[in-house]
Amino acid sequence: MVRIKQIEREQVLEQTKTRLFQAAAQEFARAGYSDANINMISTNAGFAKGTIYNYFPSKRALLLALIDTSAKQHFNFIVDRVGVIPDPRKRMEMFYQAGFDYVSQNLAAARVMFNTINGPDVTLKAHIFEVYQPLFQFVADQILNLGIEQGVFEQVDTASMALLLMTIYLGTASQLDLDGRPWLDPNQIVDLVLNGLQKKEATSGDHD
Amino acid sequence: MVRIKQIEREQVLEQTKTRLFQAAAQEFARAGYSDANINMISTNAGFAKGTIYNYFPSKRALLLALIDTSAKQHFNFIVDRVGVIPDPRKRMEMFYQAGFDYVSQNLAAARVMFNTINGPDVTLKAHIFEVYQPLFQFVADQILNLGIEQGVFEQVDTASMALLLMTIYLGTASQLDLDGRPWLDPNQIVDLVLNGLQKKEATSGDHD
Amino acid sequence: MVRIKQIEREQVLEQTKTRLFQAAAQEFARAGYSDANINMISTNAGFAKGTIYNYFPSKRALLLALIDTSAKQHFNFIVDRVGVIPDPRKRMEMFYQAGFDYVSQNLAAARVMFNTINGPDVTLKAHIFEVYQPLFQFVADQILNLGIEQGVFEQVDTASMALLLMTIYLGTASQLDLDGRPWLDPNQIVDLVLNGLQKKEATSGDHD
Amino acid sequence: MVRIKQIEREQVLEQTKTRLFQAAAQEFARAGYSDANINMISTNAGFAKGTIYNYFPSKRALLLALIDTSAKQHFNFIVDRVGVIPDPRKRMEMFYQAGFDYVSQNLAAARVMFNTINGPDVTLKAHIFEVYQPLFQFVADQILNLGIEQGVFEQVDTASMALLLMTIYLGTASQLDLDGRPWLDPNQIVDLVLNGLQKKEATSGDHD
DNA sequence: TATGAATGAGAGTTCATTCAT
DNA sequence: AATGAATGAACTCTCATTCAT
Repeated sequence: MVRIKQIEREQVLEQTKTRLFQAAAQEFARAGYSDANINMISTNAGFAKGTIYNYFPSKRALLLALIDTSAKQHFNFIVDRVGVIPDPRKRMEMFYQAGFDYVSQNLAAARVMFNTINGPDVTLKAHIFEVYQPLFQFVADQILNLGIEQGVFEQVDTASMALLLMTIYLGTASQLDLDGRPWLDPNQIVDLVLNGLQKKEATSGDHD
Repeated sequence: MVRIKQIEREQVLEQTKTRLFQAAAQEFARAGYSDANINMISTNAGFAKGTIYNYFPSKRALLLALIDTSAKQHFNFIVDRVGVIPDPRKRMEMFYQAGFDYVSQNLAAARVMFNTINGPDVTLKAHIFEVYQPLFQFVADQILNLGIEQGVFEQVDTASMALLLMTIYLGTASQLDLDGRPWLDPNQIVDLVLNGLQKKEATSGDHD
Repeated sequence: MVRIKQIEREQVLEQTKTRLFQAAAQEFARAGYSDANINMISTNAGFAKGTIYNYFPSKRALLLALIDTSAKQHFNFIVDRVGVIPDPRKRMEMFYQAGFDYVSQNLAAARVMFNTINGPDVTLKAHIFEVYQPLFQFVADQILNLGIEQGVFEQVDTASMALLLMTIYLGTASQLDLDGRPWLDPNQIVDLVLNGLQKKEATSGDHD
Repeated sequence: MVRIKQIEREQVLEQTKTRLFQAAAQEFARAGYSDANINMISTNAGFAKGTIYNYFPSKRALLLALIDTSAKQHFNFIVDRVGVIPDPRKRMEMFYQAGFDYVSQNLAAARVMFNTINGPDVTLKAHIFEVYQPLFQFVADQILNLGIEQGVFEQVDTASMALLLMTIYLGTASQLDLDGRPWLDPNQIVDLVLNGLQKKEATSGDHD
């Protein structure tokens, strides 16, 4: 009985945190970190203004926790969809498609991430790169390297190419109109990228 | 005589504005719009905090003026270098190289632009796209279309492809380390993009 | 049976209050009344923040109860040691020695008292003087008056001199270094005071 | 002309600081450091709440500046009156009298000093002792040592005795009723102290 | 009796902007 | 045109207290 109550309480706490994260994502997305209003986050989450500090010691800690949580979801969302596909080219295609899907399904969280990664605070930016390391690795190993091994992608340095592909993803997926619809077509990006990576037969395609 | 004084006065005014823009770029780049400190801008520009309001009616107006000025310089910098080259593929190469060069030579202004375009304020974001229209047009007409006409680029929709290429430029060129050095190699981007755009001979390059 | 349980319960309650007083003394001594943290007191006493309100209706009530308890202990500590000595001069000596000993053995509680008596809250200050009345009386009657009756102290107004001697005690004993060691030597104080009170033989000791 | 305006402006600034110090002294005396209300200080000084931060970077900095200023005035007040007197015993008498006079003429500042020196913040306490060093030195050199050299005071360690006499001064002068009148008579203190310090003729004054 | 999540008034501090000089 | 003292709204964060469990 006591055990059950304990578990129930923890569940309620978890739910409360989730509500907080949602409200925080909305507010950080709306206004950016500096102009985000802690009071408004609390209120939108259904609390009094002080309550937020029972969960996070500061506005910044809240943002960091939100980023960490979002990054994990982002990673899982993409990997779950990409990982089940055998063909490396299709994997690449799915990487961008799933990525764009994640953004449209998690608009607020995605916007917070995009804002933060391009914002002026270098510490936050570094933090984001840290938590996105697994996704970098995944692109390098499970997409690029797979394709190179199978001879469908050119021999490229997987690390730097993964960085470029991720940057293209982040740069393109972050361009949204007011309703959160992307300006760019993921298929177009995929075309460009797959053409760019495609293994040339015997001919040399140098441009210099 | 009066005429000369008039001209002198205007020159001083211009110089003052330039100093203001430099200081503003530094500060906006350092801290972002919200956390930028008007007082610090004034001081770094070499005068008292109130003086700034003799030149711009508000912090926001200063930012907008800075963006407009920077965008023109950005445009000229790139077009001056790209426009003199005949070959479309070389033009594309120079577009990215000049773009990266502009960033490293105008770090603060470039950072302000990157921060703003990815920041939460949609009005500012829209403003940036407005002032960058000429560059969009230039990429579409003077690089892409030129290459298509000459048969070196695939038949693509120049408008949407220009948007994609610009987005890739903005996304990649904005990734800088603390010292302002880019993380990504423009040559690698150029390779990918030129491969991606390259006209396929007779074969079909479908991936579906 | 019921009786025994009743007694047990009261003992537990007493122990809990003692733990609370210790934690409260530490915290009030560390930070002063205003900055003392009720939550920290609860935690250090070994229970949750709300529990404290089952024992005391407010932070202030806790401080007052602590002061009352401490004052009684302070009084008993001194009187137990002074009362058994017959000679008035030795009594005076023991008063300061025991007083300093009490401070070093009850650092936290003593500090709370010193802070409060010198603090800005006049109500609290008045309360302290009230609870220290017995000690004032003791100094006046059982030390000063005894010495006057035995002809070893000058004829002085016992009430005002007791106030002065107590003030000197409070003023000197409250000066402690960070480790709680007194800066001043009680013997030096005793010397000064005993010399000062000493009955002059036949000569007149006027100073004007 | 410009020079004069410059001077005028500095005078106004000085006056403003003085007003601020007065208001701050009142408020710190009323409520102690922690409960002192910055807003109330500003208002009582005749400002809006933010203005105070044009003069001092924080509440604490304001307190420290106030203490420094007060300590200098306190020192000058006493030294001006004591220094002109030749006789060491009269000097001692004047030390306590002038000290008590200073308190009644500068109630708020004195209260702030007393509260702070006995308050829980050890850093502040240390700061006070630092700024009161000159007065310690004065008592040791210009009162005690003078008396010893002239053979009117017992041979005592001037440093520790000065500390004791200062502590007695601070302890006794800080006991004021609500209207700021001292509870203790400085003459009584002087009597005790002078008797205590008086050189014994040929007899031995041991008490052990 | 014990718990600790929730409350919300209130604190110190910041800073874009104003305006008399 | 230049100054910088003054303004005050708005912000983040603290914490004594309450109360449902």
